[in-house]
Amino acid sequence: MHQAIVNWFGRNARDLPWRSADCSPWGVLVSEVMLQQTPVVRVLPVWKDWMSRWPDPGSLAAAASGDAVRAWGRLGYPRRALRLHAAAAAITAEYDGEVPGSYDRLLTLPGVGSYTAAAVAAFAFGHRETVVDTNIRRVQARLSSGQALPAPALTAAEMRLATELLPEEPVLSVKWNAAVMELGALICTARSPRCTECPVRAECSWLAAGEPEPTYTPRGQAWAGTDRQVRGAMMAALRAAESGLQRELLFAAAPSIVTQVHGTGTESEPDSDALSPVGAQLHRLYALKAEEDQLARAIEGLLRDGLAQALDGGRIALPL
DNA sequence: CACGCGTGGCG
DNA sequence: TCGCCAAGCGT
Repeated sequence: MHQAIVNWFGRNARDLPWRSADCSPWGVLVSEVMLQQTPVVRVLPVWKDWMSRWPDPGSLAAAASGDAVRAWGRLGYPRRALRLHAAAAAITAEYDGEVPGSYDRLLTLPGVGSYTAAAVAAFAFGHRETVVDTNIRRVQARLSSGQALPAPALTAAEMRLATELLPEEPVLSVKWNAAVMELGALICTARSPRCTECPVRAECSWLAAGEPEPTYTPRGQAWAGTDRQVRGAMMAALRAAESGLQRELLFAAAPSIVTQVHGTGTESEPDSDALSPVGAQLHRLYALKAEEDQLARAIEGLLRDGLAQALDGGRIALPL
């Protein structure tokens, strides 16, 4: 089974720049953070631009966090850009600008959890690590456990199984981790798996069991009418401002979003009390349009200081 | 530990 | 069309 999957990987692996032999540990770290919950095709152009602009942790640490957020573009979950910026600062201050190679030290960095720490230690430093991402979990669930999908949350049993399956030899273990991830991404996909092309279809417990249905239904993420929608609109306006914020852009985005959050289109002004916390804050900001000096300072403050809270706290903390 | 966090493409 | 899904993390 190991031989079949590793051989398949040798023939079918995508040619991704962060897999190149001359890619730095920093490049691997940046790719892993960008790939958290974001598809490869969307990461590729942003990663190239990011690495060209900030080729090492020190250069990113010297930049403004707002620039990191803008360069993040539309990858989503922009708090990751803030955490990567903070990680660059920590690497510069505590590790002399060199990305640490040990799992334990990587784990201390902002935005680096158990998966990313293991992935960077393995893929950038060649260490033998138990790497478990959503692809590996799904392959294990089908191949070994006969389940259509893994459990909603990562379990200790899954970690044990992954460690049991991991080859002893470090170089082979790195290939194995990458190969199983790639198999999950290209063949053993969540919705329409391409089992006829699978190199281990003969050993698959899920196929042998007759492709049973998932035993639970995943819960979707709310979007319309939520604070997330308001934050998304504000982030789009903030990104659009190249230097400082052109407040017209924020105002242009505000009324339609406030109306959406409040309800269907009416001529009257929305009642701010009926809005979500972020929606109410945005409405309050919109109402201050006349006082331009105060408004300009507020927006600059939002960009400079309040952005982290806006992204992390679930509410816009305007310094008004 | 269950939950909230952006965004866009696809079945 | 619309809900599901994508190399998770922090609280």
